[in-house]
Amino acid sequence: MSNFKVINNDVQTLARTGEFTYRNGTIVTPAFFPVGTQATVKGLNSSQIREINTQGMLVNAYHVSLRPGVDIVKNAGGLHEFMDFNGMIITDSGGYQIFSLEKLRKLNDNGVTFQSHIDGSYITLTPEDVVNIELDLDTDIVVPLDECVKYPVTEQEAAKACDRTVLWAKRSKSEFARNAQKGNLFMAIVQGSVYPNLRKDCLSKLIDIGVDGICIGGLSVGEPLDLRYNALSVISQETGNEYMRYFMGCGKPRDIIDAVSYGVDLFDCVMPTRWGRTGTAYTSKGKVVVRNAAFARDYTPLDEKCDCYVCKTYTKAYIRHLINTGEMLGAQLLSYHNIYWYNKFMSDIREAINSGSFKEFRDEFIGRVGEE
RNA sequence: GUGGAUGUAGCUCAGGUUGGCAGAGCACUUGAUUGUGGUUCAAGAUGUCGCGGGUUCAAAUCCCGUCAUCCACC
Repeated sequence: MSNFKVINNDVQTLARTGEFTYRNGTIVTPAFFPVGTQATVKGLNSSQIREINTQGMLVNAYHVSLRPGVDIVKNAGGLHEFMDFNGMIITDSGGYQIFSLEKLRKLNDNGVTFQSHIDGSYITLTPEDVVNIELDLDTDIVVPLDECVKYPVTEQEAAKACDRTVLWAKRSKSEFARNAQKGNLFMAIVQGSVYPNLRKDCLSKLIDIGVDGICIGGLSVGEPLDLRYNALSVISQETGNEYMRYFMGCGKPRDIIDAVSYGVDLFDCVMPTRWGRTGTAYTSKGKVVVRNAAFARDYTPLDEKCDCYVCKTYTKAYIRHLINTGEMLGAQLLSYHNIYWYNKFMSDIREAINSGSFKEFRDEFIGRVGEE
């Protein structure tokens, strides 16, 4: 029995709406999850996250295990209790840090050794360790350690990373099967860079292990878009209706809407909060770099078409002032607006798919906002 | 009043002896950022070198005068 159910398939593209059921509820897809690396969506408190209809978020097990430490979260009653968030929590394993902290880690088949960016100490993590950390954090979705490779990478190297990712997924699943007791789910990560045959092969091996959904890793790392969409097409074809497809790390609105049309159900990305912190709003007209001098005397909202608290309350001139003076409220307001905007965007996408007008919606959107 | 120091980009200051395209950091402007190190990176704009005169092919730099600010002593 699968926990994913397709509601509507788009006729002209691979887009689809669906429902994913987990122990505490159901999320409707396509959906976007903001990133809360250190058990917080930077700049937003839990009641704000709730009021803008955030269905879930991604927390990073590696970062949280460094600080505050697994025992502290466990003793608090798990991540949901600790941070007061009752939506779906997916924990990332540290696989991305194998890519992003390339200079601070060493790899072998047994696991990964990171040099802590906090105090320089060495931490070795096996796939089993990571699963147990995630279970101690009491995440809803356990994601196994994987090897995320950079782009470009040779097919040979990508194949090696695939093999290791599959090996680790197997070991992780065994550990998960032994220790998961609270209805947590397990999703594996497909690798294979831009090589369709590797993607296909990796995917079938992961499905054989037994998974509750498929995470798509190793994309959004600088690859050309046609190669990205080739890979997504293969993955969508191979997973069919049974598995939710989660494109990790993808998150510019234009990238999201394109990936939805290639069959992706779930996204996470730092973009809305990072843009928020660095002075950029995303709006119905695309990116608005509020930090720019052009907005110094602009007394209109970030987005005339947005109903969020920030747009109903504040002007660009004020928010620019906050950003330019380094006031924390500026980052908070922009992050709030951006996540609100993303949630509304996903809701509009679902509505378009359900009403059979997704392609028109997508084309209109792209025409309106351009490349970003 | 006497002696000394200082004056160069919005700010803090290099450069000055030994004359040779006007500099740095910060700030500012514009980009980038995709399973987050609140960062980081990249590019850019900015000048009456206090003012006036002199020497010189050439002066922020050397000489004379002058103004302003600061310090010390009266």
